Amino acid sequence: MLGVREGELAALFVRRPGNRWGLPGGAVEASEALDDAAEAALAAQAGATAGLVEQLYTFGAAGEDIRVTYLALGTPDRSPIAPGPGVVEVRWVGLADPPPVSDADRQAVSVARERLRGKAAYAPIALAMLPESFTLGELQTVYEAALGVDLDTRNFRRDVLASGLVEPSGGTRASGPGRPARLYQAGTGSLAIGERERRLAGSLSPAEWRGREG
Amino acid sequence: MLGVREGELAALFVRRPGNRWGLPGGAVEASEALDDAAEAALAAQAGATAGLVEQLYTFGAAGEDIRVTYLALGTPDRSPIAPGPGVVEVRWVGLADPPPVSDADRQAVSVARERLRGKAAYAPIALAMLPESFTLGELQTVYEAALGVDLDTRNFRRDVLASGLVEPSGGTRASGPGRPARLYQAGTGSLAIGERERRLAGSLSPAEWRGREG
DNA sequence: TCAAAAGTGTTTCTCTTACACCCATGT
DNA sequence: ACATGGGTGTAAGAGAAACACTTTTGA
Repeated sequence: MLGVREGELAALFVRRPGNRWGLPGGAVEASEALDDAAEAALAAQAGATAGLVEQLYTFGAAGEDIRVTYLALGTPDRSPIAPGPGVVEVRWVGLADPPPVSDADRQAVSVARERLRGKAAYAPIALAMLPESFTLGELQTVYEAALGVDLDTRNFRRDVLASGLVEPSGGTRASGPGRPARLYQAGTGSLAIGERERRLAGSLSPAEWRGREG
Repeated sequence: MLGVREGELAALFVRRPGNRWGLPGGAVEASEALDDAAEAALAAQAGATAGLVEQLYTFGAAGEDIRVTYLALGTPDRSPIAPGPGVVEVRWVGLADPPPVSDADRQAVSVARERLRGKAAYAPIALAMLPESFTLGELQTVYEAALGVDLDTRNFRRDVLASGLVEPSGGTRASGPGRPARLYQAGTGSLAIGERERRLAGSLSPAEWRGREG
């Protein structure tokens, strides 16, 4: 499960006996559907619930078990986590400084980040990484972390509000000094965020950028 | 395997004993990697080779085997096909009028079309559905079938040529009356095709369109 | 000579970007 | 009073879409 904490991407890792860090997950029982198994593993091992779960990629090398990986999105430090059976500790860890995990898990995280970066601009993914009520500043922070790009505040607000992706939920919230921010909640509608800005940030030509992932 | 035939999307189906139509594929042996197994099944059962093979989606309902589906692209009526062991007939069938197949196969084809539509505009996928040498008219036809949209010839040619996606291969080819067309081959470079046109074709607002698949 | 497909530039318009200052509150 | 984050509009530029006619061949 990925989320944004302090403006940076973080992932939910579990520590198993013997100081072995890894992602939540494990063998799938014949009685469960894959999608259910993914959410169940997250709940059972980490006590966590995701705002969005979607399949990532299925890895299968000769002689190994098949691994079906999932991308989950959630809210670090806001929703509960609790170690389950076979788990010693559950922790959100910034991706800038990840714990030592298996190559397989590292690969999964890498694919997840790539997916997030490619998809966040189009789908209302950011909402899955925020609590029900949030400020536009928080929303922008999540987009910036997911996309790995700085966004222009005025353009961002104009586009987000015009799209109907969010709607005002009424109140305001003050956090320390500074003018209190209006609160928003998810609306109906979706949005494309700063296409050109994203391309330029990676300093790719439009053509190069288009072909990047596809 | 999908391809474009007579301006329409077509899929390669196999007929197994008992008049049972379906997609190439089957159980994976422990000794093969998934990606290899997909290409091997295509070759063994249909005698066909794809220009591009990529993983689509992994389905897994409770109590069923896990199905890892792949999207393959190829050239109908140009590359060889031959029924292999356990297969009575191999045939390209237009997707407008598909044979009776299992729900699972129908689902896979549906996901494949969706993926193709979402991806064709960005990635050099069209080249995988054409022979080595082709005309710009053929290339445009493939794009139109894959995207499900009509493209403007002059804009298309301008963009394709400017992008370096293709390069002239020297000769020309005449097919019936009409001016002979110059032949092209794959180049280095990629391209975005008619973004706005595609959105409008589905009569979605930009925002709606963006959120479509992601 | 006619039917059929290939090939070719320019103009308009929309969308994206860049950009700077005032507002409301906590300390 | 000042430091901190929230909030707001416009103008310039780039990219996409629309558009019609000439050319070359087979029949």
